[in-house]
Amino acid sequence: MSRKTGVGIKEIGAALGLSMMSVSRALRGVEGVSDETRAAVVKAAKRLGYRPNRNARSLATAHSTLIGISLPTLFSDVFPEILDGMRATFDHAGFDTVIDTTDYDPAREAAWVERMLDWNAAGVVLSGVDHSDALRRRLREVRIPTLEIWDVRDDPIDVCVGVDHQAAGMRLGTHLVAAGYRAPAFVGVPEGRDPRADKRLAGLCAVFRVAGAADMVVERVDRRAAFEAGWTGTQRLLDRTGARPDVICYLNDHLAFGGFSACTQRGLAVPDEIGIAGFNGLEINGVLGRPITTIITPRKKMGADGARALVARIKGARVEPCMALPTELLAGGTTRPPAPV
Amino acid sequence: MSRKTGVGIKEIGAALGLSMMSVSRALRGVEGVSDETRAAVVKAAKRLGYRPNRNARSLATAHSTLIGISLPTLFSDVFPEILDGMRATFDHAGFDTVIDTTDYDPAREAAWVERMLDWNAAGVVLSGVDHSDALRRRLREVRIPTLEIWDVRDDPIDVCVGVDHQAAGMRLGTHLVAAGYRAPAFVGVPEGRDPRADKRLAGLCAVFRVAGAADMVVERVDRRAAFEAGWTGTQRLLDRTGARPDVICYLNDHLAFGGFSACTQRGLAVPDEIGIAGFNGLEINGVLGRPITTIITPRKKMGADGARALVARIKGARVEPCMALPTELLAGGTTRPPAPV
DNA sequence: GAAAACGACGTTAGCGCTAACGTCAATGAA
DNA sequence: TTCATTGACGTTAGCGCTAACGTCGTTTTC
Repeated sequence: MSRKTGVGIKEIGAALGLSMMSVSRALRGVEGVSDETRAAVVKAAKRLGYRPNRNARSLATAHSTLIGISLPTLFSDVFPEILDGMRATFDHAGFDTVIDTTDYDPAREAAWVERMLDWNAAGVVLSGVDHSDALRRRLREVRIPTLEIWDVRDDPIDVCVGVDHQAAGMRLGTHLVAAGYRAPAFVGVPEGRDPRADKRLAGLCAVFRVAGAADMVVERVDRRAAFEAGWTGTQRLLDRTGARPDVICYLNDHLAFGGFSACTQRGLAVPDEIGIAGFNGLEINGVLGRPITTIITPRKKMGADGARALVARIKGARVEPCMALPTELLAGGTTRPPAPV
Repeated sequence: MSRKTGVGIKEIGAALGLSMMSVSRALRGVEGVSDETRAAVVKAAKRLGYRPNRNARSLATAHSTLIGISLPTLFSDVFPEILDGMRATFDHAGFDTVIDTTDYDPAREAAWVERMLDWNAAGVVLSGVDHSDALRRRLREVRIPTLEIWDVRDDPIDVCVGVDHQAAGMRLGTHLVAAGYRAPAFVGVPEGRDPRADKRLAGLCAVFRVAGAADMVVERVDRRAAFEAGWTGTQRLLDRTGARPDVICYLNDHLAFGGFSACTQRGLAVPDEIGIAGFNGLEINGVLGRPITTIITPRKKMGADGARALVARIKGARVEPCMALPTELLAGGTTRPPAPV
């Protein structure tokens, strides 16, 4: 049985009286063929409708042009924006991206990494920097270029580009303390699910603690839908007995908007009776009459810088292992202004 | 030079005194090996840390487990929700998904399809049903299982699963006409960018025309950010001279919320002075005190049904070529209730 | 009890491409 | 003139896996 499928470099060679190698060289743009031959090959390839077999190439060279990207979720625009930032660089360098969403499941991420290795992936992108020792060891062992994005640490697997979430949390906390808030609350997802959120919360707690504020009241909601999680968490929080918080911080701006909505629906005035703070500086904030106080993170730039770093690593270059990008505080209308000094 | 990289089926065979074929058969779960041998092979494979080389397998079999998915964008949650619906089915069937975002560029989509063919993809998923004749012909010619998702037509390339956007537009229009609106407007993106939106608009126009309403006033905003596009488009619309529309329909709920926000900020009462209608039934709608009137689309189910159909096609089964899913009207608080009959 | 069928393996020949190393004429240096 | 060098190819030997077809004992069939 002939398993042949179509026109390959052999057919091009036959049409031109050339060997496969000359055709291969011509098409790959490597040295070893004259300009005329190369032009003839390219022309014949187009005429015959030649399409390279990427599996064959990957098998022969032991590496592919696939880049695996593992993201927890595609909701909330954060990761799509990071992807958006990476796109141009990966496209330009000729890589294809294979995206997997892990839903914050480390086991799924590890399994997916193995699959990408099976494909001889050129590199992988992981979200965050909190991976199991086993996974970190494995990736280093096989020496595959690895980008950890969105969070930073001093000893990344290979390179990391992101923001310092604890510092961001502290920054927001400092602003809120300056505005006089002393009874903070936080609405997020179950602990451990989103390590970045946990770090931000830790940063907030630290600052409020130093300021002698009441203990942070934490409400965790296990729900995918962000707006609704914020709304539900806030309702639960405000239904609790005991002193009402004077400011609620949220996992991100979408939850914060849900919380804002819940407060308004309960007749609580924002920011006079209660403050609201989010995170990320998501797009919705641009159309709100009263923008949510938040920390703006540079997602697009992060993607772009990260992709550049990864491509550099794939090409064998050495790059700065840890790039922490600056964030920006947006003092919105959902919290009181800081007291004048 | 030895190009060997690690342990392959040959090594497993050597360790067990078996031929490569027996190992191959055992690992693939095909007939031709005894149960004991299979168990021994599986055990040895695990012990030796065997990882299959997917490129080699794809080369030998002339088809891979990659499924290419082309989406216009990952923002606005619509496509992430569709992906979410497809995930379980593709995972379960052992496929890896390669996502490309085309940013509504047909040329990019076509180029990406060729790349997927170069990878011997098992199938492809395209967004919408409006593709060039060349692309439609090409996909049919190579006989690759193809799913067109989110929109429907009678003669899909292979199979399609989606909603009838024109009918959805008519359904919304009918509701608005019944509520007494006669001066409609629409805020969306430039014509041709999003064919589905154009179809919905056509449906709306048709219904309003029959009702003898004023001509639809259309404002198009060329902006990625959805909330902001709605806000900006609404401001521009309301800045126009001439009669103010009595209802504004939007490309989706995010734009609608931006528009709602703009109206409120201008002191226009919704729905008393102006009506607002969106599309899709996005999550934000669940936390609004006044839900936006919208058409709810079954994105998750669409993804699930679509993935099942595609997997069936890959396995060679015949399936219903066109599956139109039902939509649901949400009569929200941003439009007047329909007049009693 | 001989022929046919079957189960459990092995052998051969690629899939389409590329790394490494030949070959051979033309060129330039000594 | 002679020999090393260069450019432009060609040949060989895989990459790791699988389809197709052998082989060879052990049943099953009538």
